[in-house]
Amino acid sequence: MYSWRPPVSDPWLDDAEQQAWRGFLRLQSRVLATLARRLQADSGLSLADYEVLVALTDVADARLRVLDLARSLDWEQSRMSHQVARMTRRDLVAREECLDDGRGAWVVLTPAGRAAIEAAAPQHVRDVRDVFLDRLTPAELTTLSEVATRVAPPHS
Amino acid sequence: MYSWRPPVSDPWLDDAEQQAWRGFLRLQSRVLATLARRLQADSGLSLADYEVLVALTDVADARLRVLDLARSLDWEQSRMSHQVARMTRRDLVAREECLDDGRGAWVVLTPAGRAAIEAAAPQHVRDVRDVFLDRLTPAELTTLSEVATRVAPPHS
DNA sequence: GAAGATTGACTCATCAATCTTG
DNA sequence: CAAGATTGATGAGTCAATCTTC
Repeated sequence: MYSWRPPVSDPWLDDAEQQAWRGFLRLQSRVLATLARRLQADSGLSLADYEVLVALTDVADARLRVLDLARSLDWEQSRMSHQVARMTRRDLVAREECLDDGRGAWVVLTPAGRAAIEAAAPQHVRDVRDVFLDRLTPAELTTLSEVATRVAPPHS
Repeated sequence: MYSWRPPVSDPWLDDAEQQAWRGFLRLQSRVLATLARRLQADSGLSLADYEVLVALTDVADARLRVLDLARSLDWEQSRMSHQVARMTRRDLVAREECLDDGRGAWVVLTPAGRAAIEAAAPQHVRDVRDVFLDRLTPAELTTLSEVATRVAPPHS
């Protein structure tokens, strides 16, 4: 008795696979599009802005090195740099020189940035519940957390 | 015995909610980023290109009205229009006048478009399995399909 | 006027190239 | 030369405005 599977000659997805994959794509795009639209309309922030502001409020002194900020969000360095540039123009964050490492730079939360995230958070959290969390059973919630840890490693 | 829940004074997410929501965000961005990178490297197509080409090969005559194409992908009209414009420049699709409705336009798959999707599909399907499907148990796959039908309706 | 579609301006993300300091 | 970071070009997506035909 071998553990044998026939070679897959046909590369297409079967119905269950199709449904899961297409479903994931639709789920993902609708959830994010809805939240982005609401957040933008209510607070003038993009989801990217929001994530950056949250990351900064989460640390002592509300300041992080560019690369650490990028790593904490799982972003590329250059994306981070562009984002910080846009947010600096709007005075949500500020750049500061790094004294111990001349190559580095700090990203610092500004008072305006803090005010923006505090104003935006309550409604955004309600929206996340409304659009996503409240539509899942506790079991599904657990399954999702579980799956997230297993699927899609950082690179490759 | 009422079914009572204390009023939520604190708007934040609890740990399980945090984990599910953050997990979903990471899952989503990593899966899509990985697939987009591989598809682009192997075939010179974006995920958006790929979806459009698949939608066209799925219908008789490989032609669709712009709005029907947009609806079948759950896209906005203007996004569709921009996408078709870019793909037309690369000769993956072509625009054609619509005879019965002077306002309308057909989007037609070109031979180059067909060649591109046929060349790209086998590896992309393998990638979808590799990055996503093969990392889910059958039960998780079912759960996901189920959730997708319930979460995030088209608008709002 | 409403429907089908396009356009322009703007924000975002990625890639490759670059610049500076270690 | 590596590491930290920025820049410029390009492809994508959204919104509001527009144009044409019904």
